[in-house]
Amino acid sequence: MAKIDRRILKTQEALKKAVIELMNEKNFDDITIQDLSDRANVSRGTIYLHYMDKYDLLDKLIETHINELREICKAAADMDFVTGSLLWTEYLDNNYSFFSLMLASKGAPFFRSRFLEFLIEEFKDEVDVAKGKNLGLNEQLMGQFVASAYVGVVEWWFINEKPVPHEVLAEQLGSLLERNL
Amino acid sequence: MAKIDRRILKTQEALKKAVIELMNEKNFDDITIQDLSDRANVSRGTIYLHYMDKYDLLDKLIETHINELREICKAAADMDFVTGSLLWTEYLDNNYSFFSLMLASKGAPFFRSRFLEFLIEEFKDEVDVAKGKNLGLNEQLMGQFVASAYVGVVEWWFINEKPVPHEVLAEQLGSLLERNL
DNA sequence: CTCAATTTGTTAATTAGTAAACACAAGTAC
DNA sequence: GTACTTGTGTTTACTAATTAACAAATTGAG
Repeated sequence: MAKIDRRILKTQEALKKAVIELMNEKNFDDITIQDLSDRANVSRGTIYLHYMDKYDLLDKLIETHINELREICKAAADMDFVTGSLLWTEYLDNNYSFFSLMLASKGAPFFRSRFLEFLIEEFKDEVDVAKGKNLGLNEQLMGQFVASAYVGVVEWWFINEKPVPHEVLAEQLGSLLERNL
Repeated sequence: MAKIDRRILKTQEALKKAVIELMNEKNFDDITIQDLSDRANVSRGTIYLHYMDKYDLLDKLIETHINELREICKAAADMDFVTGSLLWTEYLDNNYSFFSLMLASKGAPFFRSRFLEFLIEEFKDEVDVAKGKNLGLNEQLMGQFVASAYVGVVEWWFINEKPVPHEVLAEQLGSLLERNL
């Protein structure tokens, strides 16, 4: 991967941080480009070097995280579910401000469905309806079931502001997956 | 004041933050330019656009704070000592990591004397040996006395990690000044 | 509605930051 | 001793960010 100029990364980091902060303060529609420019301490014009508009910024922010999660899935491919889940929950924990914003409250609806869609895609390969315990089950239905459950638990975790440490979340999600896949 | 390019300010902020962080981790002499570059996330060459070397960086960091304090003195000129002190201790509090580093431990000796020198200069105008209670006292001696006392108390406050809130520090320093000037 | 103020999106000229390469100085290991 | 690493300070060509100006679209108050 051709390494990216550090100024680009700094600018984008600042903007991502800014949009999360501002979304915690007001409705996304009420955020102006000027707000973002001020908060991120970046020239207004600079924003247009990277994004079409604020919606594009939010989209790319979401896709960045989805892609990160995809990478984690790759890394976790040959681990058991519990160990793999630990990588996942670690990432969720490290990006608490983003996921909490997206799942626990305001930004919710769009991100939730994008997140679910991603999970269905990821679990597709894991679902094995040929396995004894899954004989006779519909493959797509299985995928939907597991992914929805996963999203639901993650949502619960954020809405309740981490009622258990992420390690516990990982361990329990891991064994629930184990049981169902 | 001609406003300064925001990139310059960002870079210098990052470097100042970096040098404080690193000085908390190791001896100043052991800090390399590369360390600073890594920590501040700034190209190594960029550092030389602003500073001669790391000593120059530290010097300028110190002078920046001294100048800020000088501005505060100007603003506080027509306030009573207690109210004026509040501005002071607020600034010290807001820049805890710097002043604590400089007064409570390692960086100490050089900064302490620079700080004292500054205080003597600032108090010079306040000392009034013509006043009744100060009749017969040596003007320079008075300055040295008050400034040393001030530094001492501030040092105590940082070494003991803010044993009282900055408002209390201000109030007590203020009335001690009142009593002596 | 209408006028004024914001906000937007784009542009051109300029400036600061960047990476990479360089010669050189100190250590440090062998 | 020499070879090897590590850090320094400088330069060059290049790229991203900046400011300021602009016209057009939105918004909002009277």
